[in-house]
Amino acid sequence: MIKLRDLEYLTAIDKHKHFGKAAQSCFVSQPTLSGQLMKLEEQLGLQLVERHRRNVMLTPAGEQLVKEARKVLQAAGQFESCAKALLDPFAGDLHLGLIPTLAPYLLPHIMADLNTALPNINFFLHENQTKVLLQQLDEGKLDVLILPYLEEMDKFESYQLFDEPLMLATQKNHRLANKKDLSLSDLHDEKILTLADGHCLKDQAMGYCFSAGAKEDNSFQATSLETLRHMVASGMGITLLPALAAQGNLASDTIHYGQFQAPVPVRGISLVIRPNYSRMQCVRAIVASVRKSLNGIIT
Amino acid sequence: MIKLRDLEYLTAIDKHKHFGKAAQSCFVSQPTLSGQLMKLEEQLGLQLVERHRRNVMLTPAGEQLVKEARKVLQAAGQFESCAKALLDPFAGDLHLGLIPTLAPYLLPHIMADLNTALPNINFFLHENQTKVLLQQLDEGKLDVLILPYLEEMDKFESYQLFDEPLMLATQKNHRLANKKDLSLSDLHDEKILTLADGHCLKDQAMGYCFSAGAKEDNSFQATSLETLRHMVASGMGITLLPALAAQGNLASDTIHYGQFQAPVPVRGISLVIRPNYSRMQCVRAIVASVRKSLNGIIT
DNA sequence: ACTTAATCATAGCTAAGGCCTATCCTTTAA
DNA sequence: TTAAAGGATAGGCCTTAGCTATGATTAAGT
Repeated sequence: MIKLRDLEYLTAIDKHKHFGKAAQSCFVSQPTLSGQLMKLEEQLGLQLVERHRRNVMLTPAGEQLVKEARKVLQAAGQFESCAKALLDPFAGDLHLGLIPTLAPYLLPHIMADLNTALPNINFFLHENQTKVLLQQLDEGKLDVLILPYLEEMDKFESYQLFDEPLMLATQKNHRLANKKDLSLSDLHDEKILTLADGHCLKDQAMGYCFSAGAKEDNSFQATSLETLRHMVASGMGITLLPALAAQGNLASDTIHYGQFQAPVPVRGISLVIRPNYSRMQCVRAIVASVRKSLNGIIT
Repeated sequence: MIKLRDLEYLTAIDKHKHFGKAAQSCFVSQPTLSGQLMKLEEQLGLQLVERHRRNVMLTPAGEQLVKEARKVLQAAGQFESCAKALLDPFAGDLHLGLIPTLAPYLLPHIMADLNTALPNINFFLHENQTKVLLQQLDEGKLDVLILPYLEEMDKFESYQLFDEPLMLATQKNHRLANKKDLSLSDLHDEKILTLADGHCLKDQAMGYCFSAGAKEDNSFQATSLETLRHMVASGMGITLLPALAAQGNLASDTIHYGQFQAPVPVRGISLVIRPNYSRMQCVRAIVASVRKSLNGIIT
């Protein structure tokens, strides 16, 4: 295998037409350059340089190969400058995965700050269900996930971002709408509207509800929180909504969002990455930025 | 300085996504590849690979640098294949310098054989006076000269090709035209037409003539042998012509070419190269070819 | 839950070779 | 004839790419 250093020596000889000066320009001794060049010639099986006392000149083969050598060295230079450009850990593309019950309500709160904190990062947003996101994270298609933490994610590395309370969404005139000291036990025997299978919110929320004695309304399942919200608004039932999803609609005149007393049902939102993920500095900056953005929004 | 081997390791990892297999494809042990890749990462200051048991993947930086690495390796490959193509010592361009009093008369005899013997050599022919040719040979603009050997060429390397006799060119009715046992001494007191200054033939031929007591016709000097020949044909004088120049016109009905008795005046035509010239095999082939071509033409 | 297999990292060693200094040899200039 | 210039040669140092053997961690199978 040819060595880049040898190509530098060759081009230096071409430039200076003098072994001593060429060696100097490469910061090596004259015998070193002389010897390496001879080795190169031997290796290639052709003479590259004609040696005379007064006059060092390249053979035709040498001339031709110098041109090739310069191309190689230029490519190598590009490699190195490319590496240098990549050195900034706070630059480049970053693919962020979120679940559908979180993305539209969280992103408005965090993206502005993220773009300020990491101006050279291009964020690509991916919305998918947990299972798909984890798969894609594992495959490297995604870099960072933000989603409710689950046990099955312990093979990844995760950073707790915030606990999102679940709120009770009812029509304003529902009996639970104005109840003081609302607690999960109040859901006993209530029928709860839920999202379609696959949404982790369903599993989590219904987990709380079931343990409180509530029942799932099996008549149909919504495919998005907005559908769910409209179903509540039109009096088809009640449901649990994550606080961020509720927040933007607090002023709704048909839906009431009830806050539970302690123990407040929450979903713990975490940032999840692969262990050994290469851009930890970036990750730490994201964690800090998101926590700061939500400070005051989520108590 | 980056090393090409490391770039190979990097691309191998990209290809196989597996250290062991990548190492195998590079014909090294797994620890070797592993270690070198880590060194490369350290050197660049950035992580190129995410290591997992199941799943080795490149970081975004790694992806980008693999592309650059491939470019470098491709250029290096071109360098090597270019070198391989140049390996054939009997291929490439060759710049051949000849003097004007030799080129038009010699080339028809040798070029066909040269092209047969060295079919992959492209001959470029340069016609100039000795001094210019030597200068250009020294500068590397020319590779090989064919010309009358002179003392001043001893700093170069030369190969005697043949001795070209000088013949006496006269009108057919000149008193020397039919003289038997023609010798140089017969030129005593004759006026000899000569070429312009700078042509080595003038110096050589006149050297013979002067020592024989002949005189130079200073009234004018020809710039080519053909001019000289026409001057002889029209009765303006006599001259010495090299045998090859005479040969093609032996049948001329106005000019008689007289052959001298021993000691025959000759000019010794040699092939001249720079010492250490890189394509000696080619040179030897040329020498052999030319000698063979002239065998029988020049006794 | 324990074991086995897979896979990458680590440790320690060897050998090659890149680089150095010192010197030699040849050519050119004074 | 000597001195200077310029490339080649000689011998030694020291880095490092490569090896084998082993460790550590994870995944999967019993």
